[in-house]
Amino acid sequence: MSKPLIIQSDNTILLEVDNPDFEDARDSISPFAELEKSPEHIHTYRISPLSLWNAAASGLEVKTIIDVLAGYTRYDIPDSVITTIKEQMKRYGLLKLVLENNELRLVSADPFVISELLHDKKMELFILNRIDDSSLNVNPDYRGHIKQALIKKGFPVEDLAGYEDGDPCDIKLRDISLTGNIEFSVRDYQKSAINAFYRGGGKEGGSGVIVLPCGAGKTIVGIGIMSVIETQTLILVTNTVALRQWKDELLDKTYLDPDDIGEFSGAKKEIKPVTIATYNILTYRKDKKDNFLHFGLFKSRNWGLIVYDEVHLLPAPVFRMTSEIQSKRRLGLTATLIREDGLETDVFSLIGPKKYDIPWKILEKCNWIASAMCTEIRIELDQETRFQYSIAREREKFRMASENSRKLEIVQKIMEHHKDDRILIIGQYLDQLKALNDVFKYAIITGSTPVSIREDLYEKFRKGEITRLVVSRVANFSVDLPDANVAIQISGTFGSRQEEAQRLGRILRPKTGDNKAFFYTVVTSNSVEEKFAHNRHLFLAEEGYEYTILNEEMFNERFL
DNA sequence: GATTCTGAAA
DNA sequence: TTCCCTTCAGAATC
Repeated sequence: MSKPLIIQSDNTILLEVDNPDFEDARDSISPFAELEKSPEHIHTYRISPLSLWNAAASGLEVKTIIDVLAGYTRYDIPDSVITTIKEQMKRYGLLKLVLENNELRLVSADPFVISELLHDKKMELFILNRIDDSSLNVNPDYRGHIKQALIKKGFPVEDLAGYEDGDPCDIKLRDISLTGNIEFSVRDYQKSAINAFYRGGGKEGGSGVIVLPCGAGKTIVGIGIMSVIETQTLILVTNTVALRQWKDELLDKTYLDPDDIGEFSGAKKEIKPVTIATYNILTYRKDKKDNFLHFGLFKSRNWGLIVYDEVHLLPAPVFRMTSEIQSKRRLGLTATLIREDGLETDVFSLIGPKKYDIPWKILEKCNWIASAMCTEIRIELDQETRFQYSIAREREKFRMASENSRKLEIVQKIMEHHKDDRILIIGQYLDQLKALNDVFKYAIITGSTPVSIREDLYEKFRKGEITRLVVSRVANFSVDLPDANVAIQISGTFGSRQEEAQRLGRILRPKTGDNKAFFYTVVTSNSVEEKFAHNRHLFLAEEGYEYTILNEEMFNERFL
Protein backbone atom coordinates (compact mmCIF):
# COMPACT_ATOMS: atom_id res chain seq x y z
CA MET A 1 0.00 0.00 0.00
CA SER A 2 1.42 3.36 -0.89
CA LYS A 3 1.96 6.02 1.73
CA PRO A 4 -0.33 9.07 2.05
CA LEU A 5 2.20 11.93 2.14
CA ILE A 6 4.20 13.69 -0.53
CA ILE A 7 6.64 16.14 0.97
CA GLN A 8 7.87 18.88 -1.35
CA SER A 9 10.91 21.07 -1.13
CA ASP A 10 8.80 24.24 -0.85
CA ASN A 11 7.81 23.00 2.62
CA THR A 12 4.36 21.91 1.59
CA ILE A 13 2.98 18.47 2.31
CA LEU A 14 0.42 16.82 0.07
CA LEU A 15 -1.89 14.45 1.89
CA GLU A 16 -3.95 11.91 0.00
CA VAL A 17 -7.48 11.80 1.36
CA ASP A 18 -8.48 8.38 0.03
CA ASN A 19 -5.51 6.64 1.60
CA PRO A 20 -6.31 4.24 4.46
CA ASP A 21 -3.71 5.99 6.62
CA PHE A 22 -5.24 9.40 5.93
CA GLU A 23 -6.63 10.02 9.41
CA ASP A 24 -3.57 8.88 11.31
CA ALA A 25 -1.29 10.88 9.08
CA ARG A 26 -3.44 13.97 9.41
CA ASP A 27 -3.52 13.80 13.20
CA SER A 28 0.22 13.23 13.30
CA ILE A 29 1.22 16.19 11.13
CA SER A 30 -1.32 18.72 12.41
CA PRO A 31 0.74 19.63 15.52
CA PHE A 32 3.47 21.15 13.33
CA ALA A 33 1.87 21.97 9.96
CA GLU A 34 -0.99 24.22 8.88
CA LEU A 35 -3.67 23.19 6.43
CA GLU A 36 -3.60 25.40 3.38
CA LYS A 37 -6.01 23.83 0.90
CA SER A 38 -8.53 21.05 1.19
CA PRO A 39 -10.19 20.06 -2.07
CA GLU A 40 -11.59 16.57 -2.47
CA HIS A 41 -8.62 14.32 -3.06
CA ILE A 42 -5.41 15.99 -1.96
CA HIS A 43 -5.01 18.28 1.03
CA THR A 44 -2.07 20.67 1.19
CA TYR A 45 -0.32 21.43 4.46
CA ARG A 46 2.47 23.91 4.99
CA ILE A 47 5.32 23.68 7.42
CA SER A 48 5.73 27.33 8.37
CA PRO A 49 8.18 28.92 10.80
CA LEU A 50 5.34 29.85 13.16
CA SER A 51 3.87 26.36 13.14
CA LEU A 52 7.30 24.93 13.96
CA TRP A 53 7.91 27.44 16.74
CA ASN A 54 4.57 26.63 18.30
CA ALA A 55 5.43 22.96 18.03
CA ALA A 56 8.81 23.55 19.66
CA ALA A 57 7.20 25.56 22.44
CA SER A 58 4.71 22.80 23.17
CA GLY A 59 7.58 20.37 23.65
CA LEU A 60 7.70 18.57 20.32
CA GLU A 61 11.16 17.48 19.18
CA VAL A 62 12.82 17.53 15.76
CA LYS A 63 13.31 13.80 15.83
CA THR A 64 9.62 13.13 16.50
CA ILE A 65 8.60 15.32 13.58
CA ILE A 66 11.04 13.72 11.18
CA ASP A 67 10.02 10.24 12.31
CA VAL A 68 6.37 11.10 11.67
CA LEU A 69 7.16 12.39 8.20
CA ALA A 70 9.40 9.44 7.42
CA GLY A 71 6.67 7.06 8.51
CA TYR A 72 4.07 8.40 6.12
CA THR A 73 6.01 9.76 3.17
CA ARG A 74 5.88 8.12 -0.21
CA TYR A 75 9.23 9.46 -1.41
CA ASP A 76 12.34 10.59 0.40
CA ILE A 77 11.95 13.74 2.46
CA PRO A 78 13.75 16.56 0.61
CA ASP A 79 16.91 17.62 2.45
CA SER A 80 15.81 21.25 2.38
CA VAL A 81 12.69 20.38 4.38
CA ILE A 82 14.70 18.57 7.02
CA THR A 83 17.02 21.54 7.18
CA THR A 84 14.12 23.97 7.60
CA ILE A 85 12.64 21.92 10.41
CA LYS A 86 15.95 21.68 12.23
CA GLU A 87 16.76 25.37 11.76
CA GLN A 88 13.38 26.74 12.77
CA MET A 89 12.94 24.42 15.74
CA LYS A 90 16.36 25.47 16.94
CA ARG A 91 15.39 29.08 16.64
CA TYR A 92 12.85 28.80 19.39
CA GLY A 93 14.96 29.19 22.48
CA LEU A 94 18.05 30.29 20.61
CA LEU A 95 17.45 33.61 22.28
CA LYS A 96 16.22 33.61 25.83
CA LEU A 97 15.08 36.42 28.06
CA VAL A 98 16.28 35.86 31.61
CA LEU A 99 16.55 37.78 34.84
CA GLU A 100 20.02 37.93 36.33
CA ASN A 101 21.27 40.27 39.05
CA ASN A 102 17.94 42.03 38.74
CA GLU A 103 18.68 42.85 35.12
CA LEU A 104 16.73 41.74 32.12
CA ARG A 105 19.09 39.96 29.76
CA LEU A 106 18.93 38.51 26.32
CA VAL A 107 21.16 35.48 26.21
CA SER A 108 22.17 33.12 23.46
CA ALA A 109 24.56 30.24 23.14
CA ASP A 110 25.36 31.54 19.68
CA PRO A 111 27.64 34.62 19.83
CA PHE A 112 26.87 35.46 16.19
CA VAL A 113 23.24 36.05 17.03
CA ILE A 114 24.25 38.43 19.78
CA SER A 115 26.57 40.38 17.50
CA GLU A 116 23.86 40.46 14.84
CA LEU A 117 21.51 42.11 17.32
CA LEU A 118 24.18 44.61 18.34
CA HIS A 119 24.36 45.78 14.77
CA ASP A 120 20.65 46.01 14.21
CA LYS A 121 19.20 49.52 14.08
CA LYS A 122 15.82 48.51 15.46
CA MET A 123 17.37 46.87 18.50
CA GLU A 124 19.35 49.98 19.51
CA LEU A 125 16.39 51.34 21.43
CA PHE A 126 16.17 48.22 23.58
CA ILE A 127 19.79 47.33 24.28
CA LEU A 128 21.40 48.98 27.31
CA ASN A 129 24.83 47.41 27.04
CA ARG A 130 26.70 44.31 26.02
CA ILE A 131 27.75 42.08 28.88
CA ASP A 132 29.77 39.46 27.04
CA ASP A 133 29.75 37.33 23.90
CA SER A 134 26.59 35.60 24.91
CA SER A 135 24.48 38.16 26.70
CA LEU A 136 23.06 41.63 26.44
CA ASN A 137 21.54 43.83 29.07
CA VAL A 138 18.19 45.10 27.78
CA ASN A 139 15.62 47.60 28.98
CA PRO A 140 13.01 45.75 31.05
CA ASP A 141 10.32 48.27 30.10
CA TYR A 142 10.50 46.90 26.57
CA ARG A 143 10.18 43.20 27.35
CA GLY A 144 7.16 42.85 25.08
CA HIS A 145 8.48 45.08 22.32
CA ILE A 146 11.74 43.15 22.25
CA LYS A 147 9.94 39.89 21.69
CA GLN A 148 7.74 41.43 19.01
CA ALA A 149 10.73 42.90 17.18
CA LEU A 150 12.72 39.70 17.37
CA ILE A 151 9.99 37.42 16.12
CA LYS A 152 9.70 39.67 13.05
CA LYS A 153 13.41 39.04 12.48
CA GLY A 154 12.74 35.32 12.77
CA PHE A 155 13.85 34.83 16.35
CA PRO A 156 11.02 33.62 18.58
CA VAL A 157 12.34 34.40 22.04
CA GLU A 158 11.85 31.99 24.89
CA ASP A 159 10.85 34.18 27.80
CA LEU A 160 12.25 32.80 31.04
CA ALA A 161 12.49 36.10 32.86
CA GLY A 162 9.85 34.98 35.28
CA TYR A 163 6.77 36.64 36.60
CA GLU A 164 5.64 38.75 39.49
CA ASP A 165 3.52 36.69 41.79
CA GLY A 166 0.78 39.21 42.31
CA ASP A 167 -1.29 39.47 45.47
CA PRO A 168 -2.56 36.12 46.67
CA CYS A 169 -6.17 35.13 46.39
CA ASP A 170 -7.73 32.02 47.81
CA ILE A 171 -9.24 30.16 44.86
CA LYS A 172 -10.27 26.58 45.58
CA LEU A 173 -12.28 24.27 43.36
CA ARG A 174 -15.46 22.72 44.72
CA ASP A 175 -15.91 18.94 44.60
CA ILE A 176 -19.56 19.34 43.92
CA SER A 177 -20.99 21.94 41.63
CA LEU A 178 -23.47 24.24 43.35
CA THR A 179 -26.14 24.12 40.70
CA GLY A 180 -27.58 20.76 39.88
CA ASN A 181 -25.61 19.24 42.75
CA ILE A 182 -23.70 17.08 40.32
CA GLU A 183 -20.27 15.93 41.20
CA PHE A 184 -17.89 18.19 39.44
CA SER A 185 -14.58 16.97 38.16
CA VAL A 186 -12.05 18.35 35.76
CA ARG A 187 -11.85 16.13 32.67
CA ASP A 188 -8.56 14.48 31.73
CA TYR A 189 -7.86 16.68 28.73
CA GLN A 190 -8.66 19.75 30.82
CA LYS A 191 -6.17 18.55 33.42
CA SER A 192 -3.56 18.05 30.71
CA ALA A 193 -4.19 21.59 29.50
CA ILE A 194 -3.78 22.98 33.02
CA ASN A 195 -0.57 21.02 33.54
CA ALA A 196 0.77 22.08 30.15
CA PHE A 197 0.26 25.70 31.08
CA TYR A 198 1.86 25.33 34.46
CA ARG A 199 4.70 23.12 33.29
CA GLY A 200 7.91 24.04 35.03
CA GLY A 201 5.96 25.62 37.85
CA GLY A 202 7.26 29.13 38.04
CA LYS A 203 9.16 30.34 35.04
CA GLU A 204 8.11 28.26 32.09
CA GLY A 205 4.54 27.93 33.21
CA GLY A 206 3.79 31.57 33.03
CA SER A 207 2.18 32.38 29.76
CA GLY A 208 0.70 30.77 26.71
CA VAL A 209 -2.37 29.87 24.77
CA ILE A 210 -4.67 26.90 25.16
CA VAL A 211 -6.70 25.87 22.14
CA LEU A 212 -9.93 23.96 22.71
CA PRO A 213 -13.11 23.72 20.60
CA CYS A 214 -16.31 25.49 21.62
CA GLY A 215 -18.17 23.58 24.25
CA ALA A 216 -15.09 21.71 25.48
CA GLY A 217 -14.95 23.74 28.68
CA LYS A 218 -12.35 26.45 28.17
CA THR A 219 -13.76 28.30 31.17
CA ILE A 220 -13.10 25.28 33.36
CA VAL A 221 -9.49 25.19 32.18
CA GLY A 222 -9.18 28.88 33.00
CA ILE A 223 -10.65 28.39 36.44
CA GLY A 224 -8.45 25.35 36.98
CA ILE A 225 -5.36 27.39 36.24
CA MET A 226 -6.56 30.14 38.56
CA SER A 227 -6.91 27.59 41.33
CA VAL A 228 -3.35 26.41 40.78
CA ILE A 229 -1.79 29.87 40.78
CA GLU A 230 -4.11 31.34 43.42
CA THR A 231 -3.54 34.97 42.71
CA GLN A 232 -5.64 38.03 42.02
CA THR A 233 -6.82 37.65 38.46
CA LEU A 234 -8.04 39.92 35.70
CA ILE A 235 -10.21 38.16 33.14
CA LEU A 236 -10.83 39.83 29.77
CA VAL A 237 -13.82 38.76 27.70
CA THR A 238 -15.48 39.79 24.45
CA ASN A 239 -18.95 40.73 25.66
CA THR A 240 -21.20 41.07 28.66
CA VAL A 241 -22.86 37.69 28.26
CA ALA A 242 -19.48 35.99 28.46
CA LEU A 243 -18.74 38.16 31.46
CA ARG A 244 -21.85 36.94 33.23
CA GLN A 245 -21.00 33.34 32.32
CA TRP A 246 -17.51 33.51 33.77
CA LYS A 247 -18.95 34.95 36.95
CA ASP A 248 -21.59 32.23 37.22
CA GLU A 249 -19.04 29.50 36.56
CA LEU A 250 -16.63 30.91 39.11
CA LEU A 251 -19.36 31.00 41.75
CA ASP A 252 -20.54 27.52 40.80
CA LYS A 253 -17.18 25.78 40.59
CA THR A 254 -15.08 27.55 43.25
CA TYR A 255 -15.50 28.73 46.82
CA LEU A 256 -15.02 32.36 45.80
CA ASP A 257 -17.40 34.73 47.52
CA PRO A 258 -19.66 36.86 45.28
CA ASP A 259 -18.10 39.90 46.96
CA ASP A 260 -14.67 38.89 45.65
CA ILE A 261 -15.71 38.91 42.00
CA GLY A 262 -15.92 42.26 40.26
CA GLU A 263 -17.58 43.25 37.02
CA PHE A 264 -15.92 45.96 34.97
CA SER A 265 -18.11 46.96 32.05
CA GLY A 266 -20.34 49.75 30.84
CA ALA A 267 -22.86 48.95 33.57
CA LYS A 268 -20.58 48.44 36.57
CA LYS A 269 -17.08 49.52 37.45
CA GLU A 270 -16.14 47.14 40.24
CA ILE A 271 -12.55 46.16 40.91
CA LYS A 272 -12.25 43.08 43.14
CA PRO A 273 -9.62 40.36 43.68
CA VAL A 274 -11.08 38.61 40.66
CA THR A 275 -12.27 41.11 38.08
CA ILE A 276 -13.92 40.38 34.74
CA ALA A 277 -13.78 43.13 32.12
CA THR A 278 -14.83 43.46 28.50
CA TYR A 279 -12.30 44.22 25.76
CA ASN A 280 -14.59 46.97 24.67
CA ILE A 281 -14.33 49.04 27.79
CA LEU A 282 -10.55 48.73 27.80
CA THR A 283 -10.34 50.15 24.31
CA TYR A 284 -12.86 52.89 24.98
CA ARG A 285 -11.81 56.40 23.99
CA LYS A 286 -13.86 59.53 23.95
CA ASP A 287 -12.04 60.71 20.93
CA LYS A 288 -9.60 59.21 18.50
CA LYS A 289 -6.82 61.35 19.92
CA ASP A 290 -7.63 60.55 23.56
CA ASN A 291 -5.84 58.07 25.72
CA PHE A 292 -7.55 54.85 26.59
CA LEU A 293 -9.72 55.83 29.55
CA HIS A 294 -9.64 52.53 31.41
CA PHE A 295 -6.10 51.46 30.70
CA GLY A 296 -5.42 51.91 34.40
CA LEU A 297 -7.35 48.74 35.16
CA PHE A 298 -4.21 46.76 34.34
CA LYS A 299 -2.36 48.53 37.11
CA SER A 300 -5.18 49.16 39.55
CA ARG A 301 -4.33 46.03 41.47
CA ASN A 302 -1.36 43.77 41.75
CA TRP A 303 -2.73 41.15 39.38
CA GLY A 304 -0.84 37.89 39.23
CA LEU A 305 -2.66 36.46 36.21
CA ILE A 306 -4.43 37.93 33.21
CA VAL A 307 -6.82 35.67 31.31
CA TYR A 308 -7.63 36.54 27.68
CA ASP A 309 -10.81 34.80 26.64
CA GLU A 310 -11.26 34.29 22.86
CA VAL A 311 -7.73 35.45 22.21
CA HIS A 312 -8.29 35.26 18.44
CA LEU A 313 -10.55 38.32 18.78
CA LEU A 314 -8.13 40.35 20.89
CA PRO A 315 -8.23 43.95 19.64
CA ALA A 316 -4.97 45.58 18.56
CA PRO A 317 -4.87 48.20 21.37
CA VAL A 318 -5.05 45.45 23.97
CA PHE A 319 -1.94 43.95 22.38
CA ARG A 320 -0.22 47.25 22.94
CA MET A 321 -1.26 47.26 26.58
CA THR A 322 -0.18 43.66 26.90
CA SER A 323 3.32 44.45 25.75
CA GLU A 324 3.62 46.68 28.82
CA ILE A 325 2.74 43.97 31.31
CA GLN A 326 5.04 41.13 30.33
CA SER A 327 5.91 40.39 33.94
CA LYS A 328 2.35 39.24 34.58
CA ARG A 329 1.31 35.66 33.94
CA ARG A 330 -0.91 35.48 30.90
CA LEU A 331 -3.34 32.83 29.71
CA GLY A 332 -4.97 32.96 26.28
CA LEU A 333 -8.00 30.79 25.53
CA THR A 334 -9.35 30.18 22.04
CA ALA A 335 -11.01 27.70 19.72
CA THR A 336 -8.67 28.59 16.89
CA LEU A 337 -5.37 30.41 16.66
CA ILE A 338 -6.26 31.66 13.22
CA ARG A 339 -6.72 35.40 13.02
CA GLU A 340 -8.08 36.88 9.81
CA ASP A 341 -5.86 39.92 10.37
CA GLY A 342 -2.58 38.02 10.54
CA LEU A 343 -1.64 39.02 14.07
CA GLU A 344 -0.65 35.43 14.92
CA THR A 345 2.93 36.39 15.70
CA ASP A 346 1.72 39.03 18.14
CA VAL A 347 -0.27 36.39 19.97
CA PHE A 348 2.86 34.25 20.06
CA SER A 349 5.19 36.92 21.37
CA LEU A 350 2.87 38.90 23.64
CA ILE A 351 0.47 36.37 25.11
CA GLY A 352 2.67 33.33 24.61
CA PRO A 353 3.16 30.24 22.49
CA LYS A 354 0.56 27.54 22.09
CA LYS A 355 0.73 25.31 25.15
CA TYR A 356 -1.98 22.79 24.42
CA ASP A 357 -4.51 21.76 21.83
CA ILE A 358 -6.46 18.67 20.97
CA PRO A 359 -8.08 17.73 17.66
CA TRP A 360 -11.86 18.04 17.71
CA LYS A 361 -12.17 14.52 16.37
CA ILE A 362 -10.54 13.07 19.46
CA LEU A 363 -13.05 14.80 21.70
CA GLU A 364 -15.74 13.48 19.43
CA LYS A 365 -14.49 9.92 19.86
CA CYS A 366 -14.77 10.31 23.64
CA ASN A 367 -18.25 11.76 23.22
CA TRP A 368 -17.32 15.08 24.80
CA ILE A 369 -18.71 16.75 21.70
CA ALA A 370 -21.23 15.55 19.13
CA SER A 371 -20.18 14.15 15.78
CA ALA A 372 -21.24 16.32 12.88
CA MET A 373 -22.24 15.48 9.33
CA CYS A 374 -21.38 18.42 7.12
CA THR A 375 -23.12 18.89 3.80
CA GLU A 376 -22.79 21.62 1.25
CA ILE A 377 -25.58 22.03 -1.28
CA ARG A 378 -24.86 23.93 -4.47
CA ILE A 379 -27.73 25.39 -6.43
CA GLU A 380 -28.06 27.60 -9.49
CA LEU A 381 -29.54 31.07 -9.60
CA ASP A 382 -32.88 31.33 -11.40
CA GLN A 383 -32.77 32.49 -15.03
CA GLU A 384 -33.63 36.10 -14.35
CA THR A 385 -31.14 36.64 -11.53
CA ARG A 386 -28.52 34.81 -13.48
CA PHE A 387 -28.65 37.44 -16.14
CA GLN A 388 -28.55 40.21 -13.53
CA TYR A 389 -25.60 38.48 -11.93
CA SER A 390 -23.64 38.27 -15.14
CA ILE A 391 -23.74 42.01 -15.66
CA ALA A 392 -23.41 43.00 -12.00
CA ARG A 393 -20.28 44.63 -10.71
CA GLU A 394 -17.79 42.44 -8.90
CA ARG A 395 -18.56 43.86 -5.48
CA GLU A 396 -22.31 43.25 -5.86
CA LYS A 397 -21.94 39.68 -7.01
CA PHE A 398 -21.24 38.17 -3.64
CA ARG A 399 -24.38 39.59 -2.15
CA MET A 400 -26.51 38.53 -5.11
CA ALA A 401 -25.21 35.00 -4.90
CA SER A 402 -25.69 34.94 -1.13
CA GLU A 403 -29.25 36.13 -1.33
CA ASN A 404 -30.20 33.63 -4.02
CA SER A 405 -33.94 33.28 -3.40
CA ARG A 406 -33.93 29.64 -4.45
CA LYS A 407 -32.15 28.84 -1.21
CA LEU A 408 -35.57 28.96 0.43
CA GLU A 409 -36.74 25.81 -1.36
CA ILE A 410 -33.68 23.97 -0.19
CA VAL A 411 -34.12 25.14 3.39
CA GLN A 412 -37.69 23.94 3.28
CA LYS A 413 -36.68 20.51 2.04
CA ILE A 414 -34.01 20.14 4.67
CA MET A 415 -36.49 21.07 7.35
CA GLU A 416 -38.99 18.51 6.12
CA HIS A 417 -36.22 15.95 6.22
CA HIS A 418 -35.46 16.89 9.84
CA LYS A 419 -39.06 17.15 11.00
CA ASP A 420 -38.43 16.31 14.63
CA ASP A 421 -35.10 18.07 15.08
CA ARG A 422 -34.16 21.39 16.55
CA ILE A 423 -32.95 23.62 13.77
CA LEU A 424 -31.01 26.88 13.63
CA ILE A 425 -31.08 28.80 10.37
CA ILE A 426 -28.14 31.14 10.20
CA GLY A 427 -27.64 33.94 7.71
CA GLN A 428 -25.71 37.10 7.15
CA TYR A 429 -28.18 39.47 5.54
CA LEU A 430 -31.17 40.84 7.40
CA ASP A 431 -33.18 41.25 4.18
CA GLN A 432 -32.65 37.64 3.31
CA LEU A 433 -33.62 36.41 6.76
CA LYS A 434 -36.72 38.55 6.77
CA ALA A 435 -37.74 37.27 3.36
CA LEU A 436 -37.28 33.75 4.62
CA ASN A 437 -39.32 34.48 7.66
CA ASP A 438 -42.16 36.01 5.66
CA VAL A 439 -42.59 32.58 4.17
CA PHE A 440 -42.03 30.36 7.17
CA LYS A 441 -43.11 32.58 10.10
CA TYR A 442 -40.55 31.26 12.51
CA ALA A 443 -39.07 33.16 15.39
CA ILE A 444 -36.24 35.43 14.29
CA ILE A 445 -33.41 36.96 16.29
CA THR A 446 -31.20 39.78 15.02
CA GLY A 447 -29.04 42.42 16.62
CA SER A 448 -32.00 44.69 17.18
CA THR A 449 -34.00 42.07 19.05
CA PRO A 450 -34.14 43.27 22.68
CA VAL A 451 -32.44 41.09 25.25
CA SER A 452 -35.70 40.24 27.00
CA ILE A 453 -37.24 38.82 23.83
CA ARG A 454 -34.05 36.94 23.00
CA GLU A 455 -34.04 35.27 26.38
CA ASP A 456 -37.69 34.38 26.06
CA LEU A 457 -37.10 32.74 22.63
CA TYR A 458 -33.95 30.96 23.80
CA GLU A 459 -35.91 29.56 26.71
CA LYS A 460 -38.74 28.31 24.49
CA PHE A 461 -36.24 26.75 22.13
CA ARG A 462 -34.47 25.01 24.99
CA LYS A 463 -37.74 23.62 26.28
CA GLY A 464 -38.70 22.49 22.80
CA GLU A 465 -41.78 24.72 22.60
CA ILE A 466 -40.35 26.05 19.37
CA THR A 467 -38.00 23.96 17.25
CA ARG A 468 -36.91 26.38 14.54
CA LEU A 469 -35.01 29.59 15.08
CA VAL A 470 -33.78 32.05 12.46
CA VAL A 471 -30.68 33.94 13.58
CA SER A 472 -28.52 36.63 12.03
CA ARG A 473 -24.87 37.14 12.76
CA VAL A 474 -25.74 37.19 16.45
CA ALA A 475 -25.05 33.47 16.09
CA ASN A 476 -21.36 34.31 15.82
CA PHE A 477 -21.26 36.17 19.11
CA SER A 478 -24.05 35.20 21.42
CA VAL A 479 -22.70 32.70 23.92
CA ASP A 480 -26.08 31.78 25.35
CA LEU A 481 -27.61 30.72 22.05
CA PRO A 482 -29.22 27.38 22.81
CA ASP A 483 -27.92 24.17 21.39
CA ALA A 484 -29.55 22.59 18.36
CA ASN A 485 -28.78 19.43 16.43
CA VAL A 486 -29.21 20.86 12.95
CA ALA A 487 -27.78 24.11 11.59
CA ILE A 488 -28.51 25.46 8.12
CA GLN A 489 -26.21 28.18 6.88
CA ILE A 490 -27.70 30.25 4.10
CA SER A 491 -25.07 32.99 3.88
CA GLY A 492 -21.83 34.00 5.52
CA THR A 493 -18.89 36.40 5.51
CA PHE A 494 -16.09 36.51 3.00
CA GLY A 495 -14.51 33.19 3.65
CA SER A 496 -14.02 33.47 7.39
CA ARG A 497 -12.71 30.20 8.81
CA GLN A 498 -13.41 31.45 12.28
CA GLU A 499 -17.04 32.00 11.51
CA GLU A 500 -17.41 28.49 10.17
CA ALA A 501 -15.86 27.08 13.32
CA GLN A 502 -18.10 29.21 15.50
CA ARG A 503 -21.25 28.16 13.68
CA LEU A 504 -20.42 24.49 13.65
CA GLY A 505 -19.69 24.85 17.36
CA ARG A 506 -23.36 25.73 17.79
CA ILE A 507 -24.36 22.14 17.29
CA LEU A 508 -21.45 20.30 18.88
CA ARG A 509 -22.64 20.11 22.44
CA PRO A 510 -23.10 16.40 23.19
CA LYS A 511 -26.50 14.95 22.37
CA THR A 512 -28.51 12.28 24.09
CA GLY A 513 -28.93 9.17 21.95
CA ASP A 514 -26.54 8.66 19.07
CA ASN A 515 -24.76 12.01 19.60
CA LYS A 516 -25.13 13.18 16.00
CA ALA A 517 -25.51 16.65 14.57
CA PHE A 518 -26.02 17.99 11.04
CA PHE A 519 -24.49 21.04 9.46
CA TYR A 520 -25.77 22.28 6.10
CA THR A 521 -24.44 25.10 3.98
CA VAL A 522 -26.42 26.30 0.97
CA VAL A 523 -24.27 27.96 -1.67
CA THR A 524 -24.89 29.33 -5.16
CA SER A 525 -22.94 27.32 -7.71
CA ASN A 526 -20.71 28.94 -10.33
CA SER A 527 -20.48 32.09 -8.27
CA VAL A 528 -17.99 33.97 -6.12
CA GLU A 529 -19.79 32.51 -3.13
CA GLU A 530 -18.59 29.06 -4.05
CA LYS A 531 -15.01 30.21 -3.89
CA PHE A 532 -15.43 31.78 -0.47
CA ALA A 533 -17.36 28.84 0.88
CA HIS A 534 -14.40 26.73 -0.05
CA ASN A 535 -12.03 28.82 2.00
CA ARG A 536 -14.29 28.50 5.01
CA HIS A 537 -13.93 24.74 4.94
CA LEU A 538 -10.24 24.92 5.66
CA PHE A 539 -10.41 25.10 9.39
CA LEU A 540 -12.89 22.30 9.67
CA ALA A 541 -10.98 20.07 7.32
CA GLU A 542 -7.96 20.69 9.51
CA GLU A 543 -9.98 19.38 12.42
CA GLY A 544 -10.92 16.34 10.39
CA TYR A 545 -14.45 17.16 9.25
CA GLU A 546 -15.45 16.10 5.79
CA TYR A 547 -17.89 17.92 3.62
CA THR A 548 -20.28 16.08 1.38
CA ILE A 549 -20.89 18.30 -1.60
CA LEU A 550 -24.19 17.84 -3.39
CA ASN A 551 -25.55 19.48 -6.49
CA GLU A 552 -29.25 20.03 -6.76
CA GLU A 553 -29.96 16.75 -8.47
CA MET A 554 -28.08 14.71 -5.88
CA PHE A 555 -29.74 16.68 -3.12
CA ASN A 556 -33.21 15.97 -4.47
CA GLU A 557 -32.45 12.27 -4.71
CA ARG A 558 -31.43 12.12 -1.09
CA PHE A 559 -33.93 14.42 0.47
CA LEU A 560 -37.17 13.45 -1.19
C1' DG B 1 -32.28 55.73 40.87
C1' DA B 2 -33.42 52.65 37.18
C1' DT B 3 -34.54 51.80 32.55
C1' DT B 4 -34.54 52.66 27.56
C1' DC B 5 -32.88 55.03 23.58
C1' DT B 6 -29.27 57.15 20.65
C1' DG B 7 -25.15 57.59 17.94
C1' DA B 8 -20.37 56.54 17.39
C1' DA B 9 -16.68 53.34 16.92
C1' DA B 10 -14.62 49.14 15.56
C1' DT C 1 -14.69 44.48 -0.54
C1' DT C 2 -19.36 43.79 2.76
C1' DC C 3 -22.87 44.10 6.33
C1' DC C 4 -23.82 43.33 10.87
C1' DC C 5 -23.42 43.07 15.94
C1' DT C 6 -21.85 44.83 20.14
C1' DT C 7 -20.45 48.00 23.40
C1' DC C 8 -19.98 52.40 25.58
C1' DA C 9 -21.46 56.97 27.49
C1' DG C 10 -24.73 60.21 27.98
C1' DA C 11 -29.42 61.89 27.39
C1' DA C 12 -34.17 61.20 28.00
C1' DT C 13 -37.78 59.14 30.32
C1' DC C 14 -40.27 56.79 33.98
